[in-house]
Amino acid sequence: MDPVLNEVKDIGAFLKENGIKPSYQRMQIYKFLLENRIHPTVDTIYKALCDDIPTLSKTTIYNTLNTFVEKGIISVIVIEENETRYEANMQLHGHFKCTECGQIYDIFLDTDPLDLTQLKNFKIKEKHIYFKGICEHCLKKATDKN
Amino acid sequence: MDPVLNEVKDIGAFLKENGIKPSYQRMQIYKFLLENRIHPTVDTIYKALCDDIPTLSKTTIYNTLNTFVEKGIISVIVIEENETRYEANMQLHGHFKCTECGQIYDIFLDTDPLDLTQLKNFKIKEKHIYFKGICEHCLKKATDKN
DNA sequence: GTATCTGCAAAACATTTGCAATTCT
DNA sequence: AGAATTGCAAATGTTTTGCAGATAC
Repeated sequence: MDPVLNEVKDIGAFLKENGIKPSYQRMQIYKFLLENRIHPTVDTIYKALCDDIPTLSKTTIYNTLNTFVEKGIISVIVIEENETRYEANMQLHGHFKCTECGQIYDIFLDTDPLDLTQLKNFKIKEKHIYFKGICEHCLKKATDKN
Repeated sequence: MDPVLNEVKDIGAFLKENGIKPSYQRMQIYKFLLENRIHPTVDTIYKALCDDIPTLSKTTIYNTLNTFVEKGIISVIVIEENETRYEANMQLHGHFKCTECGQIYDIFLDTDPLDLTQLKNFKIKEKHIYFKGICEHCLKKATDKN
């Protein structure tokens, strides 16, 4: 069972608990992030919700996501310049972006693997770990061709 | 002694070795990255070199940096959206960005600290590790005020 | 009825592209 | 002369801002 989906049974109540008024747009955007762990961009979210909310504008998505980030219920992933992505998973984990297919995989980090005595007098608020390369699937496709 | 500065004695020769024709602009841009380990943006480089090269354009800086990245002599740091930074240090290391003063600190990572058995069938080409928070200096300033 | 939220249009900003002028050999 | 480099102007794409209308309590 998905730990995040398991935690959030009632999206409206969850948003309220975090000081966010649960409008229809906000609930649908958060629901999309919960149910689609694809680290979407604003454009991806927009295209996905357009059918359900024909009057939806990207401004609302930007506003909403910025609110969610401020309230600490989603996090921002910046891997490529000009391609900001978002996710509802707030547990420490890493990412792998395949440069062939563009997909972003989650990487589980059991315990915090980094020795950070260098930063003992620093206040760390966010940890970001990601890799780039070619995923298993794309590597297989490449060898199958030859 | 700085390991990177130590390695590159003759910038022109170094660029040639890496298949880059050493124009004056290119040498100055690479020299700036070598001598100023501040992970600058294009704008920072532009402002720094404008006095020396009054006709310099940002297009040339973008072209040059993209060439350097392709040839593998510099790397790109993307921490904030819409703020791409560059550095000449090609050794594996992490970064810490202070959200107060904006400075980016280098973090030494002795050996590769991450267990990546999950990615054993993936081809990893780049590893990125960075943190955000408040640096020692800004924390001290805050406590001094109170 | 007053606050907030939404969404259009325009602005802001970083980066890329087209192309002409310049430089180098 | 010929090929690569430079740099201006315009285009592109993402995100933000100003503001007016809609919605909610």
